[in-house]
Amino acid sequence: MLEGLMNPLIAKFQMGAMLSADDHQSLYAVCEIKQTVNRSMDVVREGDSPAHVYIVLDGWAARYKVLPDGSRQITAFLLPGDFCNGEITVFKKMDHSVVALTPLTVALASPDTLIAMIRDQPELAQAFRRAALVDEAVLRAWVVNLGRRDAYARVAHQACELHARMSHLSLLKKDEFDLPLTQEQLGDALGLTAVHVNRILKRLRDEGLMQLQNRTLTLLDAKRLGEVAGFNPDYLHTGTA
Amino acid sequence: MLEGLMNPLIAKFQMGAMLSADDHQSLYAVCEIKQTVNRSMDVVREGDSPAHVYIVLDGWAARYKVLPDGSRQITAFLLPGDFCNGEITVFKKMDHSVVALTPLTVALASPDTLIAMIRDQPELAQAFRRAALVDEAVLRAWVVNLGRRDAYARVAHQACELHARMSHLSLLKKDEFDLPLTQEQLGDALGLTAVHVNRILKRLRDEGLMQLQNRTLTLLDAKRLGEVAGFNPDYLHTGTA
DNA sequence: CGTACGGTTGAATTGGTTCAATCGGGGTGG
DNA sequence: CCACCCCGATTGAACCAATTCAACCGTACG
Repeated sequence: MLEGLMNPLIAKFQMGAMLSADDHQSLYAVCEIKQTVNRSMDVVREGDSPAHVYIVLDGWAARYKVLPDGSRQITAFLLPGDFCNGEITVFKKMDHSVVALTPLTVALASPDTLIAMIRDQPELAQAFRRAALVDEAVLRAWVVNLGRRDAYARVAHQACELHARMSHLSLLKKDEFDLPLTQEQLGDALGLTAVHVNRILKRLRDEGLMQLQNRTLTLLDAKRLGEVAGFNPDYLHTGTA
Repeated sequence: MLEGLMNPLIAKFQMGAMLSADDHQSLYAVCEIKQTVNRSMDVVREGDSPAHVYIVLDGWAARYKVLPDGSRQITAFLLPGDFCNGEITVFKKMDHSVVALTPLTVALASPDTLIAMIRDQPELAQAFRRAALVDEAVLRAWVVNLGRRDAYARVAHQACELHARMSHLSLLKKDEFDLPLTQEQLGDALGLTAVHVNRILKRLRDEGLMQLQNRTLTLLDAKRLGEVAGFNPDYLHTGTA
């Protein structure tokens, strides 16, 4: 059953890379243990020095930081194939936390093994590098979203981004996908209050652009939604360029 | 004269890494040409496929994106030692632009040479990886700054971050450093208008926390400034951890 | 000497927050 | 089986932080 769950990982890392059979073998082999994490439990916490690298196989997780006043900012949504804490192969301590937003299945990998893989398998190293650069590009897009878009365009942009990512993972059915986030969590990612997220969702629904119901997000008019969001998917490097 | 300017590059990449004489040699050798860029000229532009990797040797640059409505968001300040466009070793096209904020000196490196270096010199690859992970951590800090701090704490936090980075590059004199940014540019980085940045700077000055005059930023009370900013420098990984 | 750019300040406006009340569904214990 | 409760969604009203628009200043520069 682990094999089935590993598909997102393989899919992610062969993206745009010519991985050999050896590389594939390594990706399987590096995931020594499978583990489940309950919803709303932390996978790793800021200040921790985790002994393993956790890789999402199934479910949603989020990176976040809490401020002295207790407010919280989510800095990334983690989907199947994403590393929760790849940086501990370089740094000892986590500078942020990762929480399970749904019941989560993760693979555990040894940092030392990963380091050796990166050192000895150039194609794989390049694939990891590619993934890290996409993560960075997504962060830049979030900075732009938070810094320069109003709440309306901001929510729309997040919807477009998640739609594109889910599509890339083949987790879409038509223009719908499972979005297991409360309005509060959405607000924590978008720098808005849950109340305001609610009002914006209502507006987007009333205008026939998108709809979030029963944890399902439907893009009713993907074209117009992308326009109001100013969405340009190039930064996800989902194509060939 | 190139040798003198290369110091920031060497300094940056031996940070926390055990680089051999060979690695040092490579860092020098990879920078084939030195070039200058006038203030407010773009080093690379969104959509470009630059033939070289540009590395800042002297001066300030910024990554930025422009939105359809013409507004601009800066996503990073680049200081000596920083790569302007390292990602083109993996992706063909830039997903954002880089502009010179001061007269700028850059080194040009060949992407192919860099790729070979990363492949063949594990210690150097690790050093690059470290630098990329710090960049990512800084981006997360910016997301938190934009998403969850009011203008006052936000300006203070940016000041603390730049102070720490300049300190790490040994570009401080006492608690002062050269900050060659207009209030407009600061606003573009902080998701604020130039007018509001001005008001906040006045408040911080009146309260004796910091002072920006003649392109010089002075931390008048670094301790209190860090407190109002909620600044925790761990994410810069400037220490040993 | 004039012009352009960056900084400074005031007044009106507005997008988003805060506070508060209500509603609905799913799970639990009696 | 039903009553209760809790969590998340929804809506209204008052409030506030930041923007917008506008005027004015100083100074570097052609």
